Amino acid sequence: MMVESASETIRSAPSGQNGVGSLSGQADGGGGGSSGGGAAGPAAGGAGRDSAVGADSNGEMSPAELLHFQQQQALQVARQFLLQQASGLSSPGNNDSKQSASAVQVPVSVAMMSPQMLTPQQMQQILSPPQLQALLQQQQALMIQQLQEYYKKQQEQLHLQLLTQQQAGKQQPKEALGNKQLAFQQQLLQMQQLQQQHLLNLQRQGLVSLQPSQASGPLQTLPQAVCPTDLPQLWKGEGAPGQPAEDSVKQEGLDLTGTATTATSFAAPPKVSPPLSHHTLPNGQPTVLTPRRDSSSHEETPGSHPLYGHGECKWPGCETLCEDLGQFIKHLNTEHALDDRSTAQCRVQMQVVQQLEIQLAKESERLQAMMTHLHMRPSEPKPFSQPLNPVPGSSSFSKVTVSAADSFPDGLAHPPTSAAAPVTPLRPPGLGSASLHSGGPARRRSSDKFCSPISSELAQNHEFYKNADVRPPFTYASLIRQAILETPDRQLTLNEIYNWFTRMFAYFRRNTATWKNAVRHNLSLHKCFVRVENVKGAVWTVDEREYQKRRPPKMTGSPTLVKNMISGLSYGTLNASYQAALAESSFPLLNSPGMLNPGSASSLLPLGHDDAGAPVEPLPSNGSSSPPRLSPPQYSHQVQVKEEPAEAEEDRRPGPPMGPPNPSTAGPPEDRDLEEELPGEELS
DNA sequence: TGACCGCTAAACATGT
DNA sequence: AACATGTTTAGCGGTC
Repeated sequence: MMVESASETIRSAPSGQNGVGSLSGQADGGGGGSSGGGAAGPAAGGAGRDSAVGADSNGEMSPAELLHFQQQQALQVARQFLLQQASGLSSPGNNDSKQSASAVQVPVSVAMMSPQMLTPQQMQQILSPPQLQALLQQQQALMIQQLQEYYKKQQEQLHLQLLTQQQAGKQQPKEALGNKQLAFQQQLLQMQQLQQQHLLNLQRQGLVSLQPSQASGPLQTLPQAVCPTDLPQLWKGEGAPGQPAEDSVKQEGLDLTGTATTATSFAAPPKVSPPLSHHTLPNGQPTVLTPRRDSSSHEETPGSHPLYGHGECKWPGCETLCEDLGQFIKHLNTEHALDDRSTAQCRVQMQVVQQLEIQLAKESERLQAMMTHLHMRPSEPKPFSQPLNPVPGSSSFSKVTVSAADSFPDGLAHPPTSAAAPVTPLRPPGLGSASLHSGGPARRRSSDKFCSPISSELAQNHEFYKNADVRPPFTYASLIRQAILETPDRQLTLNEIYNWFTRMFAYFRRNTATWKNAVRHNLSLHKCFVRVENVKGAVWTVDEREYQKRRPPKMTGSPTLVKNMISGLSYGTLNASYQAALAESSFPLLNSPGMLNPGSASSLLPLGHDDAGAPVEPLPSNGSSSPPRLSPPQYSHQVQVKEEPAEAEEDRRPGPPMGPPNPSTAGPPEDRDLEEELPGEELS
């Protein structure tokens, strides 16, 4: 069923893609339809321009309305562009769309992760939340970058035209422009709102991942970022000296490429593009054009005009078909000459660019923070291309946080070289064939079992899971256990477990019958879940020993396991993975700063010790007959104590095998975890 | 290829 | 009877 739905989703994906892909088609179609006249238009250029205004104003459309309309047009183009980028980043089938991944300089990993083949939901299922977020951010950054370039070129082109026009003959009184600017400025807010909606839409579509606060933040700053008074300056020419800080963004426009590249650099290693080529515009204004003519490429053929692609005018909202470049130039000079409309459109584009720049800056900052948090080197050009050198002695906690490293698409958070285990080259986490092929129900056992401490990931992605209809990459058993361990007394009724699921995961707010059944099934099936008759009914507790029993066999040193641990999602380090696994088993809450529950966390060990003196028959054997008053923690511990001998044996086994990955250097942390994990056993 | 795991579905039992 | 709770079995797909 799920499989069917999944495959269905996959099948639907292309359609969606087509829908997006139809952008070009749409453009073609639309252009074709209107272009007929458009193509002929150039001939009537002069009149066309006048008539353009006249036509627009022929009706009752007020200047403000006109501007609004134009802005919408520009926004529409921006949206289409974004969607196009999102859908065709690396689409083999979209080659016709003229944008090659390489041309666009799309990081390989990003290209591989292109969502085009998958629906956002599927991606969510396939990729872990961190990965997903990283992917989204990457794409976002990429889209922003490309969009910036695209509009920048348009800006430049427009600017060039304006200059030309002004020199050619000042046909338009400047006062008119000034007046129009007022109206335009009034429309800016509207425009920004539209942009906000656009971004929100993207976010909803999973194309852009923004936290609510972030989504609103940058946008809210827009009015400030967009300083109307700066417009004239922009108009006169970029690089106006003494611009306010806000304007620096504009100036950064040229650097943005670099910035954006940096933002995506983790996915696009070094390479990167050949040096930027400095292109000199006819007006002598230097322009930085990336060698990849991606932006232009996605639109077009080399040597062509930035605003000309696919035989049509790329002017926002135009789409007029032009036979050749010459015709296009003609069209450009006539249809998009210096007039109110072009001016407004130009400004709109500038605003769009500015907004994106701001957003990009924020995202970059966020990325830096993330990297810093993950102990990566933010300043490093390609932090991900280099193996991390985790400090051997670093605390398991800090390492655990590395789980978020999986959020880095290329998962280059390499395991420590110290991992003697046969480690196969890492492949992009979540990009691995395994991950991608594991369609259907989110089966990321690798993540669940070996790499990601559920508590840690949950802590870091709490909001994500809570709000996003994403299936958590954890097994039901892990989730149930987490739910139980999160409670102070480490016991929950079935209903409370249900509630935890629904509270913590948006995903479990639907299909209740399915997952509830699964929960019950897991509770009954796994010995690690012990049903305890309580005064008020039956509660479920976790038998850590049993729970861990499930892993040791795999965790123990199996080269393949080690490999899986790393390749699965390429979480931080092997040690980290192992520690994380252990930590997850024993100190779920300690690993999660965000969710740290002092009470529960602290209760873990103390309880164990306290209860050590009151051994009780393990519930598994006793079954439901166990005393009602028996507290889960106690029980849990008791079980441990009781089975300790055998347990110790099993738990110990893993150790030796793990020798390689767990060399003496890195041994301590893990050993410590082991000890802490099974205090009772150790003691007795 | 087979063992194992996890998920889903379903049937059934029991208790409220 | 309806519902919640548990238990068990079966099938499927993925991984190793």
